[in-house]
Amino acid sequence: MCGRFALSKLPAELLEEFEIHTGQSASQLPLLPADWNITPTRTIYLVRNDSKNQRELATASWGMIAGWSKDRESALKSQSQAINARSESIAEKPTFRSAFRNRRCLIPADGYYEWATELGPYSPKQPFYISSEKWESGRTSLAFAGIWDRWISPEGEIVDSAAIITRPAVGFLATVHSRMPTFLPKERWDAWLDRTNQDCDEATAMMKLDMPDHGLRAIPVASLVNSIRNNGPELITPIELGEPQTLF
DNA sequence: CCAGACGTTGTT
DNA sequence: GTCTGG
DNA sequence: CCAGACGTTGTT
DNA sequence: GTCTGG
Repeated sequence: MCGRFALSKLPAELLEEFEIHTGQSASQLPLLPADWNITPTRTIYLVRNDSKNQRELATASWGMIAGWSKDRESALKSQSQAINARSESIAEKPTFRSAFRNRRCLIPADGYYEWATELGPYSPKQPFYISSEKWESGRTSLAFAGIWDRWISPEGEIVDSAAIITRPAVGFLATVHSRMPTFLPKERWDAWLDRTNQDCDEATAMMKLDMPDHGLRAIPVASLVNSIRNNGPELITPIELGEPQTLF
């Protein structure tokens, strides 16, 4: 799945990489600090289409706040339980289905973290950092498939929130963890973001890739990332992994 | 009809 | 808001 | 996702 | 053990 990730890019870089050529000015966008330990409920960048169906860069809080939340407390409570949406059931779940039809987005990331569980050959809680194998050559971001929603607080505050779509892990990623984020390659972005396309079946088809783990690599990293108090580029420094640890 | 849930992951 | 369970 | 809390009363 | 906060 995906419960922690990294993003160090500036708005101007994201506008270029995500091909947002609709006149949005980077200087007018919120500047989020580089963050190698982004946690649920924090503010993240989204790529989505605006009401005129023009691609834009926006920000939102990570974790879906259901539109019917009555107060801030219940909104926050539900949000931290909806940081991911299963691709297998997203079209039916009450919390997600309308966003899946009408408010799809991309969530940019340098990379994300996965903690190896007992399913894999590693000790529990061994973190891995997964990113594009082209990061060093071109600072290539990952594009998570996501959905977003808008909640109006009782005080009238507009709060946008978003969830990352997950799927069963495949290939080498399955050796680390049983779930993985759903990625979308560049050639699918247009159709995915198109707000005139409100067909669940088509959206579901867009998430199906021949090689969902294509172009990715996973590296073991120190457990520094485990604590949300730690941050910085050192969190993604590769470490040597000894023999897989077993319980005696 | 009203009340209560509405989510994921991992672990058991 | 909308569906499910009682 | 992991880490850290997990409680009340009264007083400031 | 389970929930909350970040």
